[in-house]
Amino acid sequence: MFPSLNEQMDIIRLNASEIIPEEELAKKIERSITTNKPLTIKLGCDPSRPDLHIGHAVVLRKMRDFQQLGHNLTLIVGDFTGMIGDPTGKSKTRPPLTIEETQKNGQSYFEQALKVLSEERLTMVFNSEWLSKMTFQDVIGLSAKFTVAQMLERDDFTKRYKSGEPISIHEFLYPLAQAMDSVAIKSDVELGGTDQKFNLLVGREIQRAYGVEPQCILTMPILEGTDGVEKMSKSLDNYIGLSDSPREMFGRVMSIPDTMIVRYMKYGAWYSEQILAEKENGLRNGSVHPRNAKVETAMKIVEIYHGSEAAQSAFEEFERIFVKKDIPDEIEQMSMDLASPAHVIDIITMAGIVTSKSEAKRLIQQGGLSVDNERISDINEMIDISTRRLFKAGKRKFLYITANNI
RNA sequence: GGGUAGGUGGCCGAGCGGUUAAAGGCGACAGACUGUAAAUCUGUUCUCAGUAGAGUACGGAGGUUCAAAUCCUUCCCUACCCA
Repeated sequence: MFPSLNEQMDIIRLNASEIIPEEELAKKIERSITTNKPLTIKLGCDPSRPDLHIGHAVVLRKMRDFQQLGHNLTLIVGDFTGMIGDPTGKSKTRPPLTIEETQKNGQSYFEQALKVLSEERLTMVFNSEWLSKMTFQDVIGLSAKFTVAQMLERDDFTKRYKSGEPISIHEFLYPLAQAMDSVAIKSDVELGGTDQKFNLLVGREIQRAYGVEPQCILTMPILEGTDGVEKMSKSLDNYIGLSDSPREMFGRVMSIPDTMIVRYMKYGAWYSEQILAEKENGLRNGSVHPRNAKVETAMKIVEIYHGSEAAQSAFEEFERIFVKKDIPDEIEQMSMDLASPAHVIDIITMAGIVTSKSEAKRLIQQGGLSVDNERISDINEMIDISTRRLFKAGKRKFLYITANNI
């Protein structure tokens, strides 16, 4: 049994950025209730970026809503499109992936998605299944159904075109290929970030052109990264990965600027509307301390992916290191082949704390290195590492180092 | 096919024969401070070397010059205009 239309629409609408067209979605849901048939909800996955972060989770969370309402989810791994290359034009040099890589990444994507989704009513398919079978003739037929003017409506194309940046033809093929996925699985609804709006709409057009009932589209806001400015992405290193350790996750949430707290509570920690309103108010009138709000948010987010125990210990760890300036309770150990009293520089370079000797010198000269809690100020210092010594670089890197007996 | 403007350090972007390892911005890192890995302020930011020493570097390859990122040749790449 499905929940009533209104119930469903309320849940679906929550936090969504846009639903296009909303009445059409209502009709689909109504029909699904009367015929007792679940809708097919589509989400495309990019296998060239197998590491999911909480920005992706914004959309996944909405997928889960549909799942809980009784609808069927289909994750489409773009293994075929991934083999061709990169559509954003951002990184021209990204090497195309092999089939094996995309398959592997797709699998890992699926596993990570399960941190948010449940396994019921969830299928994953690879789009090479149908795209690789298309002949050149088919592709021409497909591209005849869309015009250049329509393509240039996509704002990143427009921008690049106007500013004289290159756009390759195959980039035009991307939205079309993605649209073919919608044709192939006859999706009723496709989700994506607001940046996907254009692509999702192309899916509608192309479905119609192929005589398939057009999908509705639902977009979710794009979550900013920990810098609070750019969208969250791995390449900008402003992301919080779904498989990050609890501590890493906690710390990264703590590093967001104050202005991002509410957004993270909403889209990262999934606070209910009511609590969110309370917190927002509290922050505004000063009854909620930003730091505490952040701690709470961080704990909540860690809890979602690692459970409440892990969240608690991540919090304690954070307090210990950054508030009490103590050392972590678990520190990585390393032993190396160096004759015992060794140059600091050689030690930390070999340990991988820094990537070059120049960097090592810089770190020391700036007072960023300590051994057993004593700041090293001389770059020529010899350190006895015949017994275990604790190296601390900057605020966050801790490492025990000993010399191998040679 | 013809013409024009370009290709500079992680990114953006100055420089257009020596004083340029290359202004400035962003990012990153470190320190101080703090409410945290917020904000702010200060410093650092190619590599190697015991410090003012050396080696690499301005799309690729050659060349001119005592000396080139800066001039010439050629090749590759990009955008725009014309056909």
